[in-house]
Parts: sequence; structure tokens; C-alpha cells
Amino acid sequence: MSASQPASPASLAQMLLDWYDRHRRRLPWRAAPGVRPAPYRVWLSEIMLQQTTVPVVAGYFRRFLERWPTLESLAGAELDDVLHAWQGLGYYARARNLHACARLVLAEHGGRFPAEENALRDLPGIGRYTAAAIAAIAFDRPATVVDGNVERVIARLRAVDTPLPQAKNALYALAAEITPEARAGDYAQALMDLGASVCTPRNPGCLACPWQNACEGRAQGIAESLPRRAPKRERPLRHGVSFWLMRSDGAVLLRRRPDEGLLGGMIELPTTPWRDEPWDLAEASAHAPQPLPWQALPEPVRHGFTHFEIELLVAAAETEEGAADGDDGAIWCPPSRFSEHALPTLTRKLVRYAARHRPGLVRK
DNA sequence: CACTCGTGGGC
DNA sequence: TGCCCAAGAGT
Repeated sequence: MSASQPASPASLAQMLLDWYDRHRRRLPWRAAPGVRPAPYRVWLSEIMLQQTTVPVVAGYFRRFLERWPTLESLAGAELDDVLHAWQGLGYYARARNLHACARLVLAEHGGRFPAEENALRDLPGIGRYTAAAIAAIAFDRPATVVDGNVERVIARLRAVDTPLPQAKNALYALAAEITPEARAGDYAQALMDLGASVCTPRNPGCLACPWQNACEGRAQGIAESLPRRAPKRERPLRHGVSFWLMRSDGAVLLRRRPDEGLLGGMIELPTTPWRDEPWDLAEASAHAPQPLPWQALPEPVRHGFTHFEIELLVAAAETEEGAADGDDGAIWCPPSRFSEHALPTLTRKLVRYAARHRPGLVRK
């Protein structure tokens, strides 16, 4: 057989399914061959897998499933407990939507996930990809599942050189041409597995690919350069001052962030607003939880988010028990009990740094 | 469409 | 080290 042999959609799908039957990966949320996994497990894993790697998700998935084994149990949980369990996984709106979705499915769908893509799409946290994934994997519906893996595989198979995200709809249409009616769940997972393990972003393993003879990108020698992407914007560096205030009994002042926006609902050290210009300590003191002789710790703490970087100076001070909080929603908590709260990685970095440079007062 | 929204691992 | 990006969704 020569390279770039025209192959029918049906034969492409069949070649991929044959490959999947031989190379299928065992994953915590995956059922045994031929068995349909519970929609709750599919949904939970798919939300966690959004923009997140399989090894990281595996641990969170097991812990969630052990603590909340059913949709009903998750719907009955407190939001703060869900955020706490989600701590470190990132994109915390997923946890808020997860919780809201569980309650909505329980209240308006009798505790059962709908099987139709469009109905799934209406649920919080479920977009085009996740709706298709649940429909295909949990209900065996022939939905076209397009994630980052599929975009890459299809862009190479069809030699699409239009850059992303412009090419998104075209890639979806090309993927839909191949989506088979039978074994929809297996096919969807096979295509994503192919992208994750063979048709990788760099150094694709074309010699191990079931579609190697049909791949137009490979035939043209451009597979590895696909998909093309629009240039990304640069990440600006922003600045703030975070306040490490320890009470004489050893408790430190924390606060809960607003439910919407960055790190929504998560716990932080009180901080100035974040802005482009660095802060002067005197200027920052106006935003401090209490008027005190604040001392700046030597090095700022740096943390990267998706679209900007932040450099936070840590200002430390001590105060007496009974002093005013100066802040609504204040949480006085000794460092030994920080683990009871939902601390994002940024807060953990600040805490680790502050505790090292400003060890707690020794209680008499 | 363009922007917001985390984190850790790989090279 | 700096950059890439991973089973995207919401606005």
C-alpha cells in the first residue's frame, strides 16, 4: 500500500477501533471493555480533565469518588468542602460549576444525567466537548468529540494549515465526517488516546499510527508542524503586597475571596489590589487589615497564572488578641490548621515563604 | 471573537 | 530557564 491512500470514513474508524482494542489504556474512570461506565463517573472525570493532565486528575478522581460516591452525595456537600477537595487542581470555576451541576441534575433531572448532547450542554460546566464526551462514553451516542488531541490528529490527517482557534469549526466538521455510529464511546476515547500517546505535539510516533497510510500531513512532511496556532499574547507582570498578620495566640489572618473571578471562593492572605506598577510599602499599608508597623520580607513571591504573572511582596506584623479585624470575612487560623481550608497554590507559596522568614510566636 | 480562568511537568 | 501546553467553559 502506498502513502496517503484514500480511505473511507468507515475504514478509518475501523482501523482506529482495531488499534484501540490492542492499545486501550487502563484509567481510573474507564470501565472494562464492552461495559458502559456510570454517567456520574464520566462526568466527574471529564470536568477534571478539562485542561488538566491524566496523572494529576487520577488522584483527585479517586479521592472525590471515595468521598462522594454518588451524584446525590455530591449535591448534598457544602461548596467550601468541594473547593477544598479541588484545591491545587486549578480553574476553580470547574468546582463551583460541578457543585451547581450536581444540584441541578438532582433537582431538575431526577438525579439522572440526560443522554442528549443539547440537554447536557445546558448544564453548568458542560460545553461542546464535555457534552459530546458524556453522550458518547456514558450513553454510546455517536457524538463528535473534539478536544485538543482530536484537533491535532485531524489537522494532521487532513493537512489543515489554518491556525487555531480559527480552524476550530472546520476541524470539528472534518472530525464529524469520520465519527461512526457504532461503538461511539470506544471511538471517542480511541481518538483521544491516539493523540495522547502516538500523535503527540512533538515527535509524533507515525510508525505506530493506524492512520499512517491515510495521513495527508505525513505524506506532505508537515505533520509535526500541525496544528498551527495563532501567536499568543505576552503575559504581563503584575504587583501586589500580601499581609502576614499573626496574633499573639499564633493565629494568622486569612480571608475568603469573592465567589466570582480569579481563585473564586478560595482562601488567601489579605492583599492590596494587583496592578502593573510595584508597590511602596507605605503606600500598600493603606490596604493593610490593620494599621501596624509592617515589615517587608526580603524577597517577593512570584507566581504564574495563565494570562499574567504576579509578584507579591510579603509584609509581616504582629497584633494582640481582641484587636479589630479591619476586614469582613476575616478568618483567624493557626498555621497548623491551614489544611482545613481551601488554599490555592499561590496562597500555599506565600504561607510557606512567610512561615520560613517569620516563624510563629512561641506560646508561653 | 477575544478574553478570563491554574497548575505542574516536559523539554 | 523560559516556554509549551493538557480530555475547555463562560462571558
